[in-house]
Amino acid sequence: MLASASVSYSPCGPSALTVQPMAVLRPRPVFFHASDTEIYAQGEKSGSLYRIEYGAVRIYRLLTDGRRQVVAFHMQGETFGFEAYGFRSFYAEAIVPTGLTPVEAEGSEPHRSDLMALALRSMIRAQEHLLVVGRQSALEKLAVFLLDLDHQQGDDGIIDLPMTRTDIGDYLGMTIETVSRSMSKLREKGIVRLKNTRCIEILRRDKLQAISE
Amino acid sequence: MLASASVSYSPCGPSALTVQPMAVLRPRPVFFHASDTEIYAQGEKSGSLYRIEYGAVRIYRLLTDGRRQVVAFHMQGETFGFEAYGFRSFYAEAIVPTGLTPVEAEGSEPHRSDLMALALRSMIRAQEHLLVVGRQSALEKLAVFLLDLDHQQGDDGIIDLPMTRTDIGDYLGMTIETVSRSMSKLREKGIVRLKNTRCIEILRRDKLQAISE
DNA sequence: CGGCTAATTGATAGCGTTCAAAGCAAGTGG
DNA sequence: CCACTTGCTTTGAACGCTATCAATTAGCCG
Repeated sequence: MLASASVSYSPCGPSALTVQPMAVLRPRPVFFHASDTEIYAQGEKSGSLYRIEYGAVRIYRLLTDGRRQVVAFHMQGETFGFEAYGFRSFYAEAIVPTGLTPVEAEGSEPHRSDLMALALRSMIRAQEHLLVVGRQSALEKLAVFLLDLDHQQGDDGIIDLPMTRTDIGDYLGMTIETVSRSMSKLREKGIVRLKNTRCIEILRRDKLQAISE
Repeated sequence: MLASASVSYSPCGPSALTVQPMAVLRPRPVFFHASDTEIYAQGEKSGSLYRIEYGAVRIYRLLTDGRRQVVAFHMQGETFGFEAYGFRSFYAEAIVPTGLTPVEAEGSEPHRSDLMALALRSMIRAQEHLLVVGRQSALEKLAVFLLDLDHQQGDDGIIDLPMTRTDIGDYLGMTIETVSRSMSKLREKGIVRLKNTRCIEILRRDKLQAISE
């Protein structure tokens, strides 16, 4: 499916709809994915990389009993879809209505070295995520998560959460209830304010950073 | 420091010393690192990659309060040291007496694409590790760890553990006591046998795999 | 407004951590 | 050769954080 113009849900903005100019400016076709639809599945033959024009994507893996680990969230402007063995090692799904443009893995020498840099940053990010998931408490994890997300969105202290609490829990290695309780704790301490469940304002960045270590 | 021939400690073998031919066959110098010595430190300017001729290496990161997350163990034949931002994001230390040869990041086109493949596999490995650390119980974690290590060492059911229990705990996101208790549980169930603390024999691979999911 | 899903809150239980002590293996020096 | 030291590992007991189960509440869309 192709979209010549696009729309994104932003629970933080004054309006619910924002037109994204990227789609019309790019020469490449933009493929549209509705919320909670699969972009690729674990085990599939590897395809191309994707650049996110608008929207958000979750990358995850499942255990046989249904336990899920979200290994990454990708937002507007990011490129994802690296694979190592000729097949997809993870699932990718759109979290909200999302527009994607395929990126060829082949190309000129500078293009390839860009890809190498991207792959390396993905690796470092995964390894840093390990530290959070493996060695931090629930409150610390959530603090790190909120600061990361705020940073991705321009460090303005207004965080738009496109993902559910379940997604956050599966990303941080904790249950939805613990995510919720930790969020309430940050609210009760006056560190954040919830404009609504999907939009959070950081009131005391210093305290949030102190908690995150 | 250079070594023209090398020796490795193998608590599993009949002899305590095994000569590794790699060092003398390779044209490149082999740099020697004693146990628990630093290969590079977090924050350092990025240097070359290293190939392990013999020995073992841990890659880790620290929190300010001393909590540590080991993100990877690397064994003989593996290449490590990928970095993304011009500086080292992690610490690397020799776990046992270790011989390393530097690998140039530059080179011919096929060489570079080999490096890309290596980097991508490291990324997948880190992301798979997330699933273990984030979503599995202590016993499951240890089962996965032992099966992984056995696979790295030839799937013969005899596992040589060059690292301490502290290393294992920091790798799996649990305390040394829980590692020890989980190991005892596997022993009591007749799934593994401890020839000594650093050498483990898998008696019931089927049960170990069932536990690991 | 009703019906649905997501999120919050509460009560309880269990797993893993923490603190503490004892066991074990290897190395040192008398 | 054996007592002693040292560092690592194992085991024990108690606590606490997070998961689990359950009940509301909030938010969204018709």
